[in-house]
Amino acid sequence: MRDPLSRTFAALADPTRRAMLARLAKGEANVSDLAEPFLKDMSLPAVTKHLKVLEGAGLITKGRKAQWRPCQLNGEPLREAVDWMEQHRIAWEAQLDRHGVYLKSKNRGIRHGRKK
Amino acid sequence: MRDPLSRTFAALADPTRRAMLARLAKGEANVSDLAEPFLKDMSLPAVTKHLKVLEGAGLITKGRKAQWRPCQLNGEPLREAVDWMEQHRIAWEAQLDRHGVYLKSKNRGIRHGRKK
DNA sequence: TCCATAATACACCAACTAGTTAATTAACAA
DNA sequence: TTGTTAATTAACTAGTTGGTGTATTATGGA
Repeated sequence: MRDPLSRTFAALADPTRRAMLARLAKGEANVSDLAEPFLKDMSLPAVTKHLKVLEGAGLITKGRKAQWRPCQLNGEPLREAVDWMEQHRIAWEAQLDRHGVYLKSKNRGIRHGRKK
Repeated sequence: MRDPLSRTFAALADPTRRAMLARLAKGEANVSDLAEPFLKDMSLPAVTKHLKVLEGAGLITKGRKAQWRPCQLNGEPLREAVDWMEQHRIAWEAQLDRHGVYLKSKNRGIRHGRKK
């Protein structure tokens, strides 16, 4: 099947799932809490499916408390994904440097590159 | 149609494409250079398709030099993706702190749940 | 002109994704 | 027991993804 990093990125490639993670970053929440902002756009089973994807990527863990399923964010895969990106973004910037290219960032003090 | 961030994450959710980006982080490369490590696993048109996905996400730009298409990495979408993840990973760690939960890192000396 | 090389376009296919509705399970509460 | 709430499962569907093989385009060189 798919490697963990691919699973993480695939899980993040959906605005609904990202919003759910953003919600969970603020604290534990039940399925219905997480579903609430989306129920005008989709059904509850659709929400369950999204949560399954997040769970499959290890980004959340689901507990049980009576009939509720309290969900928690698990940041570990997120960190690994950041690591991958940082690693190559840095290599990319270094490569630009070797070509003597320096640009000012649009938004902040970060170096951006374009070819001469 | 998909939002830019989702496109970026979707583009990253494939090991072939990530390897191509890793290669491009070391410097410009033609399509056939990028294809070379994968030609035992897939056809050239498949490579072209992967590059189209990367291009569609704005992660690479393709130039023209005679019959070659020199590809370059564009780090901007990568940075935006990192920003999104860092933001929520940090919020998640802060939330753990508020609940007084501290975890030891499994693999390295990374701080978990440390508040400023 | 003719040929080789680099890359893309096209038509097709199997597997996966993201959604639906309807039915079902599980826990609690009256 | 009966009913309510929380959530999942099942069966189905449209659209997307990732691959294939073949054909085509574009450039440079003999």
